[in-house]
Amino acid sequence: MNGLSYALLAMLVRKPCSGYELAKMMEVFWQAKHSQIYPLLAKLEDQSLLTSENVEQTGKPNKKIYYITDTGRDILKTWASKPPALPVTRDEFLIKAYALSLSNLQMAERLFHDRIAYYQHSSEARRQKIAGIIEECGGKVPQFGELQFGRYIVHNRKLRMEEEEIAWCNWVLGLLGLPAK
Amino acid sequence: MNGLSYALLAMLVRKPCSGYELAKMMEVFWQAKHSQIYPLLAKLEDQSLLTSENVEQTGKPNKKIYYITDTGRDILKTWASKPPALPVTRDEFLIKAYALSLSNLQMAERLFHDRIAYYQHSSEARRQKIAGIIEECGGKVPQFGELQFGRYIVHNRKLRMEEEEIAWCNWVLGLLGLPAK
DNA sequence: ATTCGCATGTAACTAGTTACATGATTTA
DNA sequence: TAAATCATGTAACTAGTTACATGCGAAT
Repeated sequence: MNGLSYALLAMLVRKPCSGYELAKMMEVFWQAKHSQIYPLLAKLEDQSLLTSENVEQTGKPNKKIYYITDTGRDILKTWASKPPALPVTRDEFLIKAYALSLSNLQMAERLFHDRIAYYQHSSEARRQKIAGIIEECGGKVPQFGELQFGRYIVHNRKLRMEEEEIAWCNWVLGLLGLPAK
Repeated sequence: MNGLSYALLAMLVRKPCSGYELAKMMEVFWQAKHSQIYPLLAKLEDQSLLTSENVEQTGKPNKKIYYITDTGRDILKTWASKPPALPVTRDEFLIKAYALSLSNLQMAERLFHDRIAYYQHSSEARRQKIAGIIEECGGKVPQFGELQFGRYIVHNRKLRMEEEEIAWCNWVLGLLGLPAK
């Protein structure tokens, strides 16, 4: 049982999903490739923390829907009550920013402009995702205890961080004597 | 040559360091254990991207100071001009936040209070670090082109993110009907 | 024509963590 | 007297990435 195992369990509490769906939904707080997810799901099913159902589709490949079991929910609940490990971040952009003394203005400008463009796109998509969650909850913000609450607050956090990243990039552009984007 | 290799080169551009120092300084943008750093430094030295000098000390263990070579600087510069890979974050806290529907109010309160306390400590330390960088630069903010510039902006980013994390936690406490910290 | 989305899996590899190993000095 | 700081290294393991493998339907 590693971090990814618990991340999968946590997402399956909200709703049963295929491995493919899980891989996409994980992006908010834990990045994992399908090659890591599929074998792990099988292992969690072996341990009876999940069950699965094959769903046949027409025009699309068949899929396997995973369901969390009561044991899975118990294991997750116990783990969730313990203090979390420190977060890990690895961001090549920050190494490049740290090494900026080796660059010229053009390189620096491109580095920060690209970063801003990326986070402008992702924050825009995030705002729509959050609007979608509220819509799913009948136009009301999900409350503590509701299944969507965790997802709602985690996407809001990510949005704040994306917006703060853009603000910081613009602050740096200012230090470089360049206009904000 | 992986991300960590470039992170080490980037830090050695600013000043020659021991592996021990590097491990501590990396924390801002790339977390790595000494067991990964020491063998990598040796490998980078083999490839002539670094050189080293043994420094004998009294009262403390001896240390090995690494210096970046011109080749190392070239390799880093070339890499820095290419678009960075997407950032990776893995944060157990966010899994626990996502799974909050399984928790009671007391558990949620503890989770968020602990998170706030942690980031209040680390942001306070960060403010002092930034003040220290400015002091090192004769009381002036480092300018683009100066060796300290990258370090200055990266610590400022981290501080912004730490403050935003606290703000978000307090926003969540509000949703839970609890007072901010 | 080619790429994208849907969908699942395995094999080979690289990156990262935990534990082992040592040892003096300082601080709580 | 227990823990933290300084300091470097290796061995065994776990986690994560890249590449291989397949294949239809829709959009560009």
